[in-house]
Amino acid sequence: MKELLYLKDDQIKEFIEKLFLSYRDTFSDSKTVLDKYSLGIAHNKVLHILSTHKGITIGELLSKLKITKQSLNRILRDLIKIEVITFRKNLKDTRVKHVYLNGKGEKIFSEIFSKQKKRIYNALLSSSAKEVVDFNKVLKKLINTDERI
Amino acid sequence: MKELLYLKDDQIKEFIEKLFLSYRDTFSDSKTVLDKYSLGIAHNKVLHILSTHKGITIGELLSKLKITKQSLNRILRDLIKIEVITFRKNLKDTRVKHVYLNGKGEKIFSEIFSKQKKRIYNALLSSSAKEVVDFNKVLKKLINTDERI
DNA sequence: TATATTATGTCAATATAACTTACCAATATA
DNA sequence: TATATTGGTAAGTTATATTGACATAATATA
Repeated sequence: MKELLYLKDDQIKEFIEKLFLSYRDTFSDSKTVLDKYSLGIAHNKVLHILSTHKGITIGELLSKLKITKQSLNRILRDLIKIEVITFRKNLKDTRVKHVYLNGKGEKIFSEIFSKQKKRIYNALLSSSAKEVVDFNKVLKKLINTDERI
Repeated sequence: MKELLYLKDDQIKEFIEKLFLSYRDTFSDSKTVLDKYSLGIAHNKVLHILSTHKGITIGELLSKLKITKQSLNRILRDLIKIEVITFRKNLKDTRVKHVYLNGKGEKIFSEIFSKQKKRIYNALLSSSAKEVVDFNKVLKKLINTDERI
């Protein structure tokens, strides 16, 4: 904690710069695959969430993405059109819709994901287990408490 | 290295998710200040680079941002209009323009930066020096070699 | 049961940040 | 002098998001 006092503005600026670059580079990795299916980064994010949160509801999707339902709807319409997602009604509350990737959706997402995975692997491959744990720890603290994974 | 074999897809997905969230949260911190001056994230990024790279040329700015010069020009026009940047011609090659923040620009950027700084501080405050070093190490590896800071 | 609230969908208009294509001027260099 | 480089600009387009208004169906509550 006391070590922090040594942190100069320029070092913090570098952290911010690196956060931006790592985000930009990681998401640009999947661009070629996304183009193949005429999808964008917005679709990528939804596919990502659907793959980790099977059966997520529309409302949960919205609060995760922090976009309006109109924006989400555009994305979902595109995903319906290329037939990669399916819906199931909640049995108890039939207003609620659960969203799933179908087989084709899983396939396309794994194609996208394998590109991004390479970057993470390469970064972690040359790191020690301790370094990875520490990286994860600090990264988690950078995220708003309510959205921590 | 061998420890890596334990890295499951779901853990890698979480890394990607956290990268996105930390980027989004950090840049949303400055939104209130940006709004005050009718600026966006694109302007934020340019101000950021100008503050760390005083006298950067247009070409260098372009390759750092990886956007087209038409896009950059829109941003620079806005920054000229609110009078926060100045230009100086390169004495040896007068085609080349160097860009600087003026006093007002420095002031506005420090206003923006102080918001983002808080998040970084809070994350690092509860971390050990070792953890910060490890975080930085791994983060750097996630960035394309040619743009590493 | 009547009313309010919730979950979702959709239309229209707008904003922002980027893009492509194309062309131009000034300057530097081979 | 011919070509390359640095920078500027215009028109039109795309991707992603916004706000506001309105609709529908289902559920919760007074």
